Amino acid sequence: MARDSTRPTSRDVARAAGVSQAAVSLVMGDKWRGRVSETTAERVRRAAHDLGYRPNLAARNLRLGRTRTVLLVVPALTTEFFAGVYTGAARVAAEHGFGVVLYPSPEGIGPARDPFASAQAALDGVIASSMAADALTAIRGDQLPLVMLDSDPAGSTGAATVNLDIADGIRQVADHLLALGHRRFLHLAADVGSWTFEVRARELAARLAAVPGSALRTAHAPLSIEGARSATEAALSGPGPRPTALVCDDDKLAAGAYKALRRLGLRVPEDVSVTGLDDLALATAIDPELTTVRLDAETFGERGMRALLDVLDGRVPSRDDIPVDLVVRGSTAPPPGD
Amino acid sequence: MARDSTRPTSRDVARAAGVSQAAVSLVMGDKWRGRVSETTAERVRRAAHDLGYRPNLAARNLRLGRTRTVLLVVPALTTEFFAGVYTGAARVAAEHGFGVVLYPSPEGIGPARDPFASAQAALDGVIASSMAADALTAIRGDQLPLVMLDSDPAGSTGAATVNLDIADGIRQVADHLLALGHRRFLHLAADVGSWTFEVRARELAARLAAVPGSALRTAHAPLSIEGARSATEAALSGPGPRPTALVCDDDKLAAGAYKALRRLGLRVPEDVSVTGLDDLALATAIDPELTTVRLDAETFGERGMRALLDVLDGRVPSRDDIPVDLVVRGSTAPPPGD
DNA sequence: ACGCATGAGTTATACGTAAAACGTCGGACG
DNA sequence: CGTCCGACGTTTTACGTATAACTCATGCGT
Repeated sequence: MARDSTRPTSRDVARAAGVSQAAVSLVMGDKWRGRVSETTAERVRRAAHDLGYRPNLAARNLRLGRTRTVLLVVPALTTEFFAGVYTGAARVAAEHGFGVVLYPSPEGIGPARDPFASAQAALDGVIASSMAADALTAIRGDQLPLVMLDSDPAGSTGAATVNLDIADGIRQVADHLLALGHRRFLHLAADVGSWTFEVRARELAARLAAVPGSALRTAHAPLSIEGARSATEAALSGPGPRPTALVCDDDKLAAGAYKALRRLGLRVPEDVSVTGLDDLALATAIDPELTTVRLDAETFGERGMRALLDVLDGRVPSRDDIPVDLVVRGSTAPPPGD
Repeated sequence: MARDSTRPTSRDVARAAGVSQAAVSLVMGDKWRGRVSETTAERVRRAAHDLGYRPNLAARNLRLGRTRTVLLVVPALTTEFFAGVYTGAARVAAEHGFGVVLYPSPEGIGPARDPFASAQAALDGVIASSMAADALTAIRGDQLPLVMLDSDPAGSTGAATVNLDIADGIRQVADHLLALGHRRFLHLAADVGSWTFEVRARELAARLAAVPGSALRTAHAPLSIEGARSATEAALSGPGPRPTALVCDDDKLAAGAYKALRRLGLRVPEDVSVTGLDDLALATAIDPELTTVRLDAETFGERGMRALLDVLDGRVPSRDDIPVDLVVRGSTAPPPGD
């Protein structure tokens, strides 16, 4: 863990390649046609790669007086709408070599802070969700202080982790449904290769394995309402006794399940009980309101940040899972004929 | 529009205050107790304020080799969940003098880009939603190239604007409902002082004013499902003939209206037709699926970015409103007894 | 009268990069 | 034969800041 081994500079690369710093700058900046020979350029590129050289952005920005970065100010982060706005802007920006940074105007974040204070340069550390798996390899490239959100604590990474106690949430769901009398379960699982989702499946299976006479089937669906609808419809159209309880990996999947059940002429909760996980606004927008597990996102974010500050101070963050709560609403009831 | 008049540096402040650059740095950095007299410090502060001095972050970061900025990597921006994560993290970060920058892992934004490329330093320009009104004054402080999203084009600001053609969307909604035979309308208006929402009210009133025998009432609600529910319930419990069509300022308000109607024992669309605006996932999650106006958020973002690039190149962005489309689903039908 | 601490500043330097200005060396051209 | 030019680099400088090291009175105890 040589965390603070100072990063290589263009001068280090120059030394390694046996050229001047200026030559490195020319090669890295792709402005060397006619100024540096192909063989030398290749030597520089190899040295840069070997050393893991990455230009210091602060220095570059200072030198150029320009950042190719743009700020997008949005009312808040809660809307899917502005997520789309960001996506579109970022695509065009990328085409022009620009980056986009988000400034969600604060909502209870102390006094009105300078909107640019949060849009400053490079990074001291990283907080990463395990769901952003694609970005993680790149993050590993730099060895920045890292905190993982909802990642396997036993993972080989050694990074600090902060987790929601999803396993306990699933136990609470299972216990609630078992207490109502349910025995035949369908697990509507998100088709995403991420630790949080694996935990759901594992814990539900474990809990039901301890109950004689219980049955568990699983249907996989992409994380969208439409995907969940069709997966649920397919699963419930199959042969065999119909499950009486539908445990969904998150609220969005549950919304899709509602639509499938409606099409099949089944009522919630009279014919089938449904549970979600997240407790988004969506959970109370659908009818009947969804029994789900409330995840305290803000606490999650706070703990993640605190853990990162610990790492930055050389402390080892205290490992503790954030508790979650079952919220019982109108989508669960005793199974039919009970 | 002296846009490119180079920003003042600490040396300029020093000159104006008649001290050395180092003194300015000490005063601005709040590390002057016992190093600079109170009177001199005050003189420096006044000079800095008069010149509109703001420290160059690139230089500061380069000097300190540290940024007090942290990156939050999230799977995408679409979830309310991660919005909460951001809020929590940003609050703690602010308490510790840190900023938070978002890196939504790209979704179809070219090849897997360096996750840090989008998290670079200061700003060449700003794209701002008119809904983030609180942040705008601060933005005005720096005179960065600015593009406004959905703001009054006749605004006194003079900034470039890119707008969705919301007025036309409302016209389409009104025409659709009028064609179905509706004459008594209730406008469920968002209680937000922002141009986009003013347009909705104005345009609906204008369209209905041209139809003899039509009636329009208005109910105001905060932008939340619960707020919309109680506002709708209150409005429909009043005296007088009940409206047969409910025009909502956005989909979320429509979801709240659904709940109110359900409580009042009214069916959608048999008793009351409902329309939304946005076309979020929520619109198809509720039952019946919502007739609404689709806003193409990505195009919106793209146009905003393109306009900013125009401004940066010294060109005047072409003014054009982005068209929107009515999406007819199951929440609208002829009024009862028609 | 001398040393010494303290207040109030200033001077000088380094951070890492980009690029303008400057060599050098061989060959082509008049 | 002089010289001009292109290929291939190197030396140097500037970007704006933070801070360590230095200067220089002034007051004070002995």
